[in-house]
Amino acid sequence: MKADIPHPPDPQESLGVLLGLVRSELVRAMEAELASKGLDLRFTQFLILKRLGMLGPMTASELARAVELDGGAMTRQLDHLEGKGYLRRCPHAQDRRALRIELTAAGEALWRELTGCNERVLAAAQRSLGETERRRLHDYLERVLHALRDKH
Amino acid sequence: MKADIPHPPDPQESLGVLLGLVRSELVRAMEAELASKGLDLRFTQFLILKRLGMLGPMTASELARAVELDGGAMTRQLDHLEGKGYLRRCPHAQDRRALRIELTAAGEALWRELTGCNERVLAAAQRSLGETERRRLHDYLERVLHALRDKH
DNA sequence: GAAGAATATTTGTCAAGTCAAATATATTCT
DNA sequence: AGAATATATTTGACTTGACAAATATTCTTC
Repeated sequence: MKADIPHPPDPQESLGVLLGLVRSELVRAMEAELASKGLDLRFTQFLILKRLGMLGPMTASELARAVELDGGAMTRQLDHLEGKGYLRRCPHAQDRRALRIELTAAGEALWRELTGCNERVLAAAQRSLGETERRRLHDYLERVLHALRDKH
Repeated sequence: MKADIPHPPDPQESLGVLLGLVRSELVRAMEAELASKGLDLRFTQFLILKRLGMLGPMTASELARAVELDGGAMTRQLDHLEGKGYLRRCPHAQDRRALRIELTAAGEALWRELTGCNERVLAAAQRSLGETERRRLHDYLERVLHALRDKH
């Protein structure tokens, strides 16, 4: 993510920089939380397992779109996670091009652990925001996202 | 950033994912804006030039901290930008270890162009937010950032 | 003022992501 | 049906950033 350096002052950062800072701190915090539980998982891998845990088996491309990851990168992450025994590539019943990615028992168990980590980190991150403020933050971010996607 | 794929539905994304999505769209939008002006600059390079333009000459490490970039990565970005003639590495008057990075005339000119791009993209991104909401968004993000940094 | 600790820069190595090409299969159109 | 087009997955080449080691210089402390 970045080198471990003292925090710079941040007097009125632009939105782009600020978003980057918040995200990288969040990723760092999440990876630290995972490491403290003895889990060797990167943030991307956590996201993949989370998706599968929450939404059930799906195609590799669906997964890739869901976590905003390139198809090639997804293939390699699946190799990795399959190698660790957390998921399985099964043939897809309707589409012989596609794969059905599903969690193994170990993957399900891991996912249950991950849920806790995730909640703790998010709670810590938002601890200075009230309920209304959290909803607003979410709302604003979604509106910015839509504004960027639906150009003009 | 990511492959060019149709936008997935995003029903109640978690904060981590949402931040990533917004940031990557913003970066993509900014790079597209730069490209449309015929400029071949990545987002990181834009950030570096912006810092130098706004704050004046500074050390390579100050610059690295300011844009949250690793020192090694900064060296290579400086190589690149110096090669393109946008900046110069000068000896530092007080500290012989350090460099004084300053924009060339071409760099200054480029910076003036960049300012416009930056403002257009940020305005587009926030166009659905009112003045109060923009301030709130900024405020919330900074509070989240501080919460993550000052653990407990 | 000299030893030790800290900082600035550069370089090598590695991990992860993007892009483009290759292959296999589905879908659409005529 | 057959052709053209689109999608799913994999792989290789390339880029970028993180981390660690090396070197030069400055700061601290005894």
